[in-house]
Amino acid sequence: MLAAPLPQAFYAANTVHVARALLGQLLVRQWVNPDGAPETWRYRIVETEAYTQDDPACHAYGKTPAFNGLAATLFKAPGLAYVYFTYGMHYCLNVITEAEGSAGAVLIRALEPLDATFPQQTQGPARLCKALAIDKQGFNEHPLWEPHRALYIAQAPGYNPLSEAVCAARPPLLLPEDQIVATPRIGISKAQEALWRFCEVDNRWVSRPVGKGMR
DNA sequence: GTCGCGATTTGCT
DNA sequence: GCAAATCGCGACA
Repeated sequence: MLAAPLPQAFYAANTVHVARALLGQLLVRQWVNPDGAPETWRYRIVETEAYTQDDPACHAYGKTPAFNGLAATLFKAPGLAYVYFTYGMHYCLNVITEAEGSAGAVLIRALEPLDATFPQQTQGPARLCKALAIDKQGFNEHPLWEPHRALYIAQAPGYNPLSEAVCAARPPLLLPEDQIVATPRIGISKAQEALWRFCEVDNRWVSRPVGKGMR
């Protein structure tokens, strides 16, 4: 049975809030294995970071919707994937947030495997992309709200379907507040003061220990 | 056309 | 703890 996707409107809200509301939701990867059989892997999202348009660390900082480059994706429709390549060898997966025309994204930093029966490296934004075979060519601007796709984000069990109006205003958190911890973001040289990295408390799949957030 | 750097990971000291 | 690996993008000439 496939879980229902989160509606596109879920992502149209405030970026920092969406980063928190995504904790505990499911990332679903579907593909056909080398034997020709379809496989579905589900993962819980356990660590995210928020990037907003007025944030110097955001790729869209200082850009406008008219910008015609890679970061232009950040201004597009909420719920699209933004996959970028960095350090000459790594991909990172983001979800576009805010209304179309406004830039913002949530970086997916760590996943807890629910189905895989083999060891998986899903701690860290680059490792999870490698584990799920996510690259820029295949998944940049891929819609993450459509079910039965190679990659989409689904509601966790117990997270009820929401009206568009409720979502766009402020989608409810899935995890209780006391299960979410905020820390400084990792690996950035600007805007370090923002506590915009969010982790599930005591989850062993978090990319690095909470409280030692800075590099 | 050229140059510098990065939302990381890994391995070595 | 520190530096190498490695390359696309964007800034500048």
